[in-house]
Amino acid sequence: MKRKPAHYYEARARIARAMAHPSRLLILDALQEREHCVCELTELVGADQSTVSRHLAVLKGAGLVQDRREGVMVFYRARCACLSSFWNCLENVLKENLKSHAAALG
Amino acid sequence: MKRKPAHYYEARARIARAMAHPSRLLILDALQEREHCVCELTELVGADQSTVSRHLAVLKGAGLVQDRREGVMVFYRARCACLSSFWNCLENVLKENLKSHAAALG
DNA sequence: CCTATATATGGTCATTTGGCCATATAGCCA
DNA sequence: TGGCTATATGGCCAAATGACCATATATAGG
Repeated sequence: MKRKPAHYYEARARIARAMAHPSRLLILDALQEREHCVCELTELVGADQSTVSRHLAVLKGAGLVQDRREGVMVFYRARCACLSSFWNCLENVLKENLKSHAAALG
Repeated sequence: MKRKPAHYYEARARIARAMAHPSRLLILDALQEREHCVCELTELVGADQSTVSRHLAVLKGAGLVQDRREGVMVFYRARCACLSSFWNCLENVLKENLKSHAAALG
């Protein structure tokens, strides 16, 4: 079968890279429900505000979230609902990984 | 809403990190159809054999692929079919990203 | 304009990633 | 055993990532 051109995989990789951090996945999970301001997400993540702002810039750069300014605050929200069904589909893999990771630790 | 514990997001991040490279996404795409030996994948990717072997180790470590030895060759195959529907779901985001990326280049 | 608050960005540093070369390991065959 | 092929791993280095602190920008209110 013929393969897609390289820029397809680069476009996908940009999205996957944006997802490749626990804090950003936590943020995406929160934004799936409803929009949140940066201050809420900062408290949720528990890192420096500047760190969270950079995480949000990464997600926005990948097109996974949108932002909206309201006065002095900026609200972020998810741009698609593909994530949760994806992680659901992967739940078997995730369960295996959690087991083997726990075994590696203990 | 209550958030999942941190190790959930770490488990997801391990998978997302494994996906976060164009060569590995190309490999995953190929393995979605049928299993391939390392030599085929090396030719497909067009990098050093050792590089491809490491990419495969990353994918295997994330639980996304399985391997099977047959004589002197090792065949890899996908462990789940979640990827293609995920990328399909994201196609709008991807199209936007390709446009803005092209604009950034041109 | 000045102050206060919310968010973004520059600087710096430690860690991780990804590439190749060289080499080690594994299985087949003589 | 020895040689041949397929795959994996150690070593090394350049580049990217992620964290924090300090500081810049933007908006609201006095």
